[in-house]
Amino acid sequence: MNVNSGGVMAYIRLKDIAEKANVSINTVSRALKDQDDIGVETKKRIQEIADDLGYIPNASASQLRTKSNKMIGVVITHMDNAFYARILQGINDAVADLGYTILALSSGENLDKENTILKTLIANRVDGTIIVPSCDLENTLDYDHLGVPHITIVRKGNRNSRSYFISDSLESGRIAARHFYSIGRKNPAYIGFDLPVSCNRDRLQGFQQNLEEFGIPLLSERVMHCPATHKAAYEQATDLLRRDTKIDSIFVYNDIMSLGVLRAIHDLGLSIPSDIRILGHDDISDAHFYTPSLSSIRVPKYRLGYDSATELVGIIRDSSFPQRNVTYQPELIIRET
Amino acid sequence: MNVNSGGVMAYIRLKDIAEKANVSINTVSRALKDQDDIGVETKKRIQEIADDLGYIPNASASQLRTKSNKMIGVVITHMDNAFYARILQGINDAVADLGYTILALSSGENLDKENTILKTLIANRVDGTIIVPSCDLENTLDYDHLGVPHITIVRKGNRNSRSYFISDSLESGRIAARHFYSIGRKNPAYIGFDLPVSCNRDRLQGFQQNLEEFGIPLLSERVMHCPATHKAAYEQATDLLRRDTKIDSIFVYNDIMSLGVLRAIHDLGLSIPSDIRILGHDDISDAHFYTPSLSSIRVPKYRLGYDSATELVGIIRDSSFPQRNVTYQPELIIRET
DNA sequence: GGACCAGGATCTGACGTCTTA
DNA sequence: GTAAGACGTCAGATCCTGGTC
Repeated sequence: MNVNSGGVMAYIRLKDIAEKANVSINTVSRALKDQDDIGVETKKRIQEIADDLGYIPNASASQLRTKSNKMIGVVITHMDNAFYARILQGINDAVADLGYTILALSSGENLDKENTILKTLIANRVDGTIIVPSCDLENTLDYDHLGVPHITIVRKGNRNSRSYFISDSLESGRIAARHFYSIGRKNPAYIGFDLPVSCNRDRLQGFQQNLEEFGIPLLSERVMHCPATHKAAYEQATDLLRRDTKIDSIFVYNDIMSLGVLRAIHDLGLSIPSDIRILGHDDISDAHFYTPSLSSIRVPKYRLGYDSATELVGIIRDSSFPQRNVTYQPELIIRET
Repeated sequence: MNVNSGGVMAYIRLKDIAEKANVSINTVSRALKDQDDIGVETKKRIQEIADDLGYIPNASASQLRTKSNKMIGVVITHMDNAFYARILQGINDAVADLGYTILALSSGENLDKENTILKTLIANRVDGTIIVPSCDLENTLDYDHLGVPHITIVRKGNRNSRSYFISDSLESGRIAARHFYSIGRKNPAYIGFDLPVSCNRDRLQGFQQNLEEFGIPLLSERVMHCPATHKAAYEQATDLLRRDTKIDSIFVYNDIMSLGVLRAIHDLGLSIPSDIRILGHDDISDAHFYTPSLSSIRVPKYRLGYDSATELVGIIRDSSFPQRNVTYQPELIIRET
């Protein structure tokens, strides 16, 4: 930091260091990058001066020149959602080690907003993007023409994007069906997410198909959809269980909604697991501590984030890097519900 | 997007638009900003061409020239924490309306990492920062010399930063004491956060002092500290309650830890509220749905984020903007625990 | 008919860094 | 080790053109 003629704070520039060290700007630039075509002495002296002055390079200037700002754009649907928060953590940890910073924004599952966000990311000339396509079944955004490498996660994106890292939702549905069958439940229900996303469609489809193979029908009046909140799920479950007292098991779209469902069951005076069994999805860290502790289908959230980010950096660094699609297998975690 | 001579994708520049429109670069620049010293016809024509070409301005170039990139840096301790996630939402909503984007990073309550993050934010020449000082009681980072306006939130920062937006933690402690007193509990305990942060110190202090005024001692062996996780709190509570069966009420640092405490009590076969009562803090959205539903002390998270961000933008836009300190009053929410 | 004016567009240079010679 | 120039954008000054008084 500096105080210039106007009395206003100004950032230290290479030029300031150069003047103090009596060398050219260029020499300073190279010295601070620890390049080796420069005298050891000079280099050391310059680095000390830079430290003294508290020099912090201007990323904008650097990006303008080098076309890279070491930033990865991330678009997720919701920040305040344990599932995505955990994925984000994985992404962050992966890229931090590789010298990148993430610019993460949330779309709120809104296509217009997602589009705006993508423009913001491009305006900032991020080196690559990781995207959770909002409402993927109706999403027509064209990620391939963003001009930067991208990977979609959690959902493929409607155009079958070049590279995606997802969890197998069909399999999640099948796992749920197998689970309910194996514990002898014959009257299952499904409480899903009310937006056009493939994970909801696939989970329901896998659930339904596999149940049928076991000779268990999934009645259409036992399939409901609502927003992914505690409250909405609470209301939906209350309604469902009041209407239909035969239901003995519910597969719920995610753990956040499951918490609402658990509470609804409690308030209705039903008991878990004797009257009814609940299976959530995602296995967020809270699930283990709910009362009763929630059975769930685990998705490797952190790893999905970490791996996809590592892959993206690979693509950024070497455009001939082979594009991969990775599908993780979910895992059944049985607890008290 | 463009394909240049090398066959590589390149972003559209003002120059490309200028050539197509047969005007100077500058005219394009002004036209796209909808400035009024330009012919209406020309302006419209230029805007259409820009649209056609899918022009997205280069924020780095713009920042280099104007010294502003419309970004606000945000440093919080943890992304995957409902309390901070909600604050972040407030910040995001506030600045989005004002044309700013947030660059949010998490320190993990680690001073070195916080320092690194601040450097990253400065390197990106953000227009201002909102900071949750990690380990504020031992934090010696000097925010006043960052070179950009800043506001600290949740915690003041050890240097009594110029402007802060916090919740009154002393009052939280007092509220807890009053609450336990009013329901006739005489053997309270406190499970706190094991890092040197003022909110923990103040809550404990307010709690203890007020209890004493009511003639209720807070025994030192009933005050424990641990990491802010479900698991650590579960273990701590289990340990505490096994050791000391007289405890009839626990004030817990936050709701995340409270969930672990609730579960510990359940596993020990104790009942809530007859045997023991629990009071959490923050009132995260889950609390209402826990079983039993968690009594908590509400902090206006969203508003704290929204207001502080609005304030910061005010300061950025007008450096003579009066600097304020805002302290929100927490509110007792009594539920089943 | 010359001086003046305003609107509309252009020219020049600079921001801080880094590559090329 | 240096010097020169470029990256894309934008502020400020400059230069037109045609119209008025």
